[in-house]
Amino acid sequence: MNDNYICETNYIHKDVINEIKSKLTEPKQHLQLAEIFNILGDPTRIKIFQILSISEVCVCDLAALINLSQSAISHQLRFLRQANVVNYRKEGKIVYYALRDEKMKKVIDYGVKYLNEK
Amino acid sequence: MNDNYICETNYIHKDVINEIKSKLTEPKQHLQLAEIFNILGDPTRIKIFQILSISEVCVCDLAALINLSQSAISHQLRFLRQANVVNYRKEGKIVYYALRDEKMKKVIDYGVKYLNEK
DNA sequence: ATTACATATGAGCAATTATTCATGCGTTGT
DNA sequence: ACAACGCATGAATAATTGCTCATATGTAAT
Repeated sequence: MNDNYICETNYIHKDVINEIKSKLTEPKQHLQLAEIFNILGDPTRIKIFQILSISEVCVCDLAALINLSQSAISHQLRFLRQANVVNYRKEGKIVYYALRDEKMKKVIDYGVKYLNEK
Repeated sequence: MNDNYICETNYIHKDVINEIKSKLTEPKQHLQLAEIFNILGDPTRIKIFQILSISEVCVCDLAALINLSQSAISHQLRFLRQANVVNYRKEGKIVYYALRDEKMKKVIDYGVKYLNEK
């Protein structure tokens, strides 16, 4: 960013700025929050969440339900695994995925509530 | 997508598939949900939300608080305006931005709750 | 053993994204 | 009238993303 030009009379409202600064503790929280919401910020992943919140499902069934290639689903599942929001269990060739817990589902439910309040 | 090869014995579990399909009404909800969460899936925008949920703030102060160029902030504000989640009011040269309502803040609060439960 | 199947993964690609830079627009003060 | 300031915006760019394609891995069946 460019400190030279922008807002030379920087801090137009120093009092407001300072009040806000004092209230904004936890300097890294916005990064964690963005990370969480970013997980949910994709239609395919939301669909996966919606499906898994109904039932444990295998990769092939997920692909069929979402109408995407198995590869695409597998890539998204890897993403969700690395984000620690899904569990999986192997049964022979088949791998069943499930939500790790109800927390993420609750966040989505709040999104639904948001839509309905609109 | 490729219908030729993947999962020739498609629908490994037809009963599960059908049960899920019957429960997944509202075929476009996942798109709307992804859109909402996508708005929150960026650190800069989350910061803007955090600040605006404390107080109405002008563009220049936002830039100073977030430590980004005025231009970058303006672009993000345009995004948020088009997403109908912020209001703004002009006072001479200065433009003050505010949250349109509390709904989005509540969604973020749920994200915070998620983090704390971790 | 060989073949078929379910899933995982790396490479490649097109589309999207967040920022910077340059500039334009409207308002204020001189 | 003119300069300075706050903000908006278009173009350009680098980084990220979500998918496809090809292929690898492990399991099951013949």
